[in-house]
Amino acid sequence: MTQARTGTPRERYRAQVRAEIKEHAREQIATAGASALSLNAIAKRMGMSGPALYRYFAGRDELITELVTDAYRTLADTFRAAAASGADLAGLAHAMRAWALADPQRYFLVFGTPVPGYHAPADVTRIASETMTVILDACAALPYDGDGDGKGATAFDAHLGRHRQWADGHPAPPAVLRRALSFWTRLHGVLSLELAGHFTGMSFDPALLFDAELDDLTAR
Amino acid sequence: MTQARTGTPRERYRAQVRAEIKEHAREQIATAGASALSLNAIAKRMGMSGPALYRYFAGRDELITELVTDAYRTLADTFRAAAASGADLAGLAHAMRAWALADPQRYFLVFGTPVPGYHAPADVTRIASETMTVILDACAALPYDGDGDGKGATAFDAHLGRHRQWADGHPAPPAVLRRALSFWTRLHGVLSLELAGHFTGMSFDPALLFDAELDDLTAR
DNA sequence: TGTACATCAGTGAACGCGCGTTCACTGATGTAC
DNA sequence: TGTACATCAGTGAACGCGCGTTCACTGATGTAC
Repeated sequence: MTQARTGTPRERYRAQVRAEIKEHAREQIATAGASALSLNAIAKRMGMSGPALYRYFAGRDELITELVTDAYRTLADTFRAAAASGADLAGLAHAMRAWALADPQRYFLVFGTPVPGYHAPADVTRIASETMTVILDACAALPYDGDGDGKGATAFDAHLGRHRQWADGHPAPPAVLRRALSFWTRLHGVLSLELAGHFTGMSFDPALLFDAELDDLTAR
Repeated sequence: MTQARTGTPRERYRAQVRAEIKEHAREQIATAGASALSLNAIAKRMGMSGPALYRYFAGRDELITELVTDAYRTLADTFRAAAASGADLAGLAHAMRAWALADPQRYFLVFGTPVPGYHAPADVTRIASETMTVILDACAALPYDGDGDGKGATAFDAHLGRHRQWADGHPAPPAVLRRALSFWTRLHGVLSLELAGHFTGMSFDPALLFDAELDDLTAR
């Protein structure tokens, strides 16, 4: 989290103020949603005049784009850190759940309602691809019954065999790719509903549903 | 879709203008997202002055709330219609997918990023409950191997046995409740990622992933 | 070590904008006798 | 069928607001000699 203290004093000061701006932006988003983010409001909270922020960001759009990229990067870091400390697929899932619950609006910044016409920068695509690689590795490392689960290679497996460039050269067989996609979508299925509040008032514990969906995936 | 022609001419006129306002609102949301919805802009498009809309809606918030409620209701109607024409669980899933793809922003109006502090009206809760009942019925009607799938009753089943009031008196056993929740979350897992564009550039067909997640659920 | 200059953070005034919303009003439509 | 009245859709002016963004500027910080 802490930035390395490198560069000239001026550069360090700049980095610090930029970080502080983002901090306030995140706070504002958590309180009132991303559409309520306002440069002037941030400046006021920081005790600065509005135009001052233009020394640090080209405008509102650049700030939001950077917040999205940062959010996605923290998720990728979370995954990498978990994998590096020996987590299996279930470990990755729990790391992601913790990441999402820690700041729901951050989750939605990446995975929530898209703004029509907005296109994510190339950065995000690259980070998404890194994330998927970690997942694929974890899926490949799983005890794997070689399609001996009675259903064998599905039609979808065959399709994935033909459309696998998204796996970025990963050598896993189609059944592993399929498992990675199931993993990814099931996590989001539970998390997106839970974080959006669609389980409130339903009284069961979403954590157990999350685990059930996961067990069902890995225990096959 | 077409409103019954009842009431006085004035009432019918009112209903028609209200519908037209909503129509323009939906169009605006589809084009620029819900946060860009503006009463004045709608009025302008309709060739009216801004304040005229206050004859039909108490304000912007009421309009949005009604759009959300309407959206959810069309989903509930879709489910009910599918069930009434004999659709099984897979049929419901495909009906929902068609509903979502037909208008992604409508999907996100209900299931997308929540605005912090906003609470859905009681209507929405009631509609959600109706929807869940249709799903539960379909799950209960499914060929069901009576926990003979080798895993038996899971810990989550036991938990659901204790927390089942959300099922609104439905007599299904816990394993069926569990299946209903899996169904619901898996659909949203695929759909939310697909509609938000997280599969674009991945080249595989999301419809096949959707079906795979579904098969995996029903074929157990 | 001191001086001259360049860099750059931050200010305050100003721009134009579109927003939601209120208000007093006009004129058309419907209702009662 | 005609007249008197009530209802109600829609207008135009006006309110205050906060927004993003630009611009010319001041003053502090850093750099070169």
